[in-house]
Amino acid sequence: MQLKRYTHQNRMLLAVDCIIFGFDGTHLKLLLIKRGFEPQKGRWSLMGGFVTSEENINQAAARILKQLTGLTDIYLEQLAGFGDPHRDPTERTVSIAYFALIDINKYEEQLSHEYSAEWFSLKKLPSVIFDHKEMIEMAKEKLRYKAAFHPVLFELLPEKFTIPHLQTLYEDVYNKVLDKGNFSRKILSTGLLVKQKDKEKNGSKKGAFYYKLDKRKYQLKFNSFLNFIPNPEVQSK
Amino acid sequence: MQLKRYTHQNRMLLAVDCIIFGFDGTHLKLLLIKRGFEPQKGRWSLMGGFVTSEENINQAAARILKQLTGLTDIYLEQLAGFGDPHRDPTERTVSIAYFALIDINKYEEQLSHEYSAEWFSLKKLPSVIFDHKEMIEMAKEKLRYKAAFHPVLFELLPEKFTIPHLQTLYEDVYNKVLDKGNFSRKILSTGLLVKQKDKEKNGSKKGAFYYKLDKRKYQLKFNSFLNFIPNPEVQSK
DNA sequence: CAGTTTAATTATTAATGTGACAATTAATTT
DNA sequence: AAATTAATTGTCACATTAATAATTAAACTG
Repeated sequence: MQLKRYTHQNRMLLAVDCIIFGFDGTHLKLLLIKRGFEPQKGRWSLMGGFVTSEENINQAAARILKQLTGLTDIYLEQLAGFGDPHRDPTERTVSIAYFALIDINKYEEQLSHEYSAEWFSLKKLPSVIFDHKEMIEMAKEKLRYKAAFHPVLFELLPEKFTIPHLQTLYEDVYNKVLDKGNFSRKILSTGLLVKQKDKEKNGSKKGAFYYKLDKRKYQLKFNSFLNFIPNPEVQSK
Repeated sequence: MQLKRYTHQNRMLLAVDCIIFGFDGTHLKLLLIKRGFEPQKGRWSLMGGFVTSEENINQAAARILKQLTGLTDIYLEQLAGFGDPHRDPTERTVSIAYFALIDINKYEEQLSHEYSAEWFSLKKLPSVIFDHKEMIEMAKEKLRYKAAFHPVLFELLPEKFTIPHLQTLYEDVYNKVLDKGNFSRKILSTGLLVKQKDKEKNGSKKGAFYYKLDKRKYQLKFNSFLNFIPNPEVQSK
């Protein structure tokens, strides 16, 4: 027997929007697309899409992310729901924002061409549509918060990376210069890193050893707090 | 000019559900209602409701909370969106879950009678409808996480409380016995508490001094990390 | 009412962790 | 071969933490 539907209730559109972070070796960046349809055609926007009738919201977010980057099995976390009645002037649309952390070298260029996508430095973001600015701010905040206690920033690095490389990432995320000696000791003490035989030789004379993440320990220790950043000055949440 | 609506997209119901926490002096509790309408009439459920066309989701959550407890200006935080296609078998409904922290002595009894509401100990929860179990688990997890770094548990206490009272709350939330000497020193060192002249004399011979929360410092220091609980063993997030 | 009991509060201390800074090392460049 | 650069390792004073002990204030008991 088919149940009755709820009567006298207001139905609306449900969308997901993805805040996609990447790290180019120097700065944290965000992938935005040039919106290809009305309203607000031609303006910068987060990649998003409507949730279809037979998928759940997490699946929708993963689908949207794949659509733009070609990537699957990506760190993707629900951020928050945004539901002001007129956030999209066209029609009532509630959007669930997700943030994704990807290796900037891996995404598929041709796909991002289709959407006229570009990476923007977080300090030089263009104006974006609707409430996307607010979503981005919240995502930045959440990333800082999360990364202060969980080794989540590794998701932004390639498989092989150096400790100075990692430190640059932390410094950019927290906008704070860290002592390299202490950073190195602290990060190594977690036991999360596996030293490689080879070194990376660009931009340094001595060269810095490559490391890989110990995936097993990463899973295991993800929730035990690292507390890398002494006073992260996290604003909210 | 009225913009065109988005065509060929699926519209759905949007609901909010509130996970309402209280503390009875011994245990952390949850306020559930006996569902008064079909489907699943008569079963235990979180208090929830549909988002109307002219309110945002936060407002909807506050409205639902007031509807059941009579309370406004309550600590209310968005938890997550739940959107499995068939979570409500009646019809596709996405729900945004919120968790609320209230002073258990303050809510209005007559309202909760109307909804046949009851407080349940977290260890003895009845079976609940839909995915409400999952929502509750996530809320518990988030509360533990949050309270490990922010003085949020004060929201569950009355205006005047004692340090042992507060300690009992922490012990129940983390299911962990804490040293009273260290707890007292640590909590006082935050400067968040204002000692009162009078003592609470029940259940103790010496009596414990009452304290009040310094609201200004509470606002100010909410985001500076307290780290009360050494290894909170937080499972996720 | 003196002594005992209970629980709150304060004090002590060893161990650990942190951060500032200095020293050493391994390469490359001049 | 010496100078230079940046990675890596080392040192140490200081702060924080947690385990434990000592003290204190009130109430109960005979």
